[in-house]
Amino acid sequence: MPELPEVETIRRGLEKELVGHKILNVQVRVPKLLFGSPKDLTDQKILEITRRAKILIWRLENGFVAIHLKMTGQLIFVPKNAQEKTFIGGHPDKLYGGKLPHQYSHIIITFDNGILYFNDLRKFGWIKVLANSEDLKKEVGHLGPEYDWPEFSFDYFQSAILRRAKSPIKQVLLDQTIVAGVGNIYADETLFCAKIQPTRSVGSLTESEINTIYKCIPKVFQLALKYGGTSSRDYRQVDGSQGTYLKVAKVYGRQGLPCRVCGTPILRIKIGARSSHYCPTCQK
DNA sequence: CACTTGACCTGTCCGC
DNA sequence: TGCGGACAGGTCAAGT
Repeated sequence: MPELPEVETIRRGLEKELVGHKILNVQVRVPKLLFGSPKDLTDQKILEITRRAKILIWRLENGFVAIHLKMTGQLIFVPKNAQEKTFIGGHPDKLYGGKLPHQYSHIIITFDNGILYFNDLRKFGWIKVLANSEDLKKEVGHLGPEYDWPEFSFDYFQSAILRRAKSPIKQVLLDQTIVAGVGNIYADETLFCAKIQPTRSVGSLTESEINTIYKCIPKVFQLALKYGGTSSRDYRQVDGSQGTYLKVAKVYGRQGLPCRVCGTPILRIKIGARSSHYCPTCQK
C-alpha cells in the first residue's frame, strides 16, 4: 500500500477537507471491508485526523475510525461543487475510467461538503469503527515507534534489529514492530541511501553501518513526503492526483536502468517473497 | 521465539 | 491472439 509517506500525504489531504464536517450517509457496497455499523458513523462530525504508521485515524464526536489501505486502497474526496465534473477532483486521472464511483468504489461516505470514495481493487483494505480509545489501542498497540519519535533512538534501533541477526536487513526493515511505516519501496530506498545490499544479514553489519541505515530512514521518508509519495500504480492523493517520488527514486522500480550515481544497471532480486532493488556497485 | 509460507483479491504482464 | 503462470506497494495466521 501506501507506506508512511503516502498515508501521511492522504492524512494531510483529508484533514484539509474533512475536519469539522459531518458524515451524512455511508453506503456499503462490499460489507466485508467495513467492520462495525454504518449507523455508528452517520450524523457524527470529524474532530481530528491523525495517523499511526500506515493506519489513518479519525476522531469522531463519539469514537474513532481506523482505515488501512493495504496494497491498492484509495481515499478520494470530491467536493460538493466538483461533483458534476467528469474527472476525479478535477484531475484528468484515467485510472478505472476516471469517473466516480466505479466498480472498485466499495464504500462511499457522504459528508455535508462532498463525497469520499473508498476504492480498493484487491479488497485487502478495511475501515473499522471503534467505540473508544481502548479499542483503538488494540488496533495500533503492536506497532513499533515511528521514524520521528524520540523513542526511535539509535540504541533502540540497534538492539531491536539485532534480535534478528540472521535475517537479511531488507526483511527486518519491513518489520512494523521495529520501525512502523516502512514498506517495500522505502526499505529499498533506505538501503541504497545507506549503501548496504539488501541481502546483508543484520549480524554482518558494523555499528557504523547500522547508524547510517538509522539516519537514512528519516531522510528517505522526508524526501518521499516532499514528492507526495510514490504512485507505482494505484496510489492516489485525496484529490486524485499522483505522488511523484518515482521521479527521484534511486532504485525502486528501476531494474535494468542505470544507477543515478554510478551508471551500473540496477538489479532486482527476491528476498523473502518480496522484490528488492539495489545497485550492485554502490551498495556493499 | 524466529522464520517461512500461504491466504486474502483482482488486474496486468510476460512467455510460449 | 490466447492462455497459464508469475507478480504487484501489506499484513496476518498458521506451520516448522
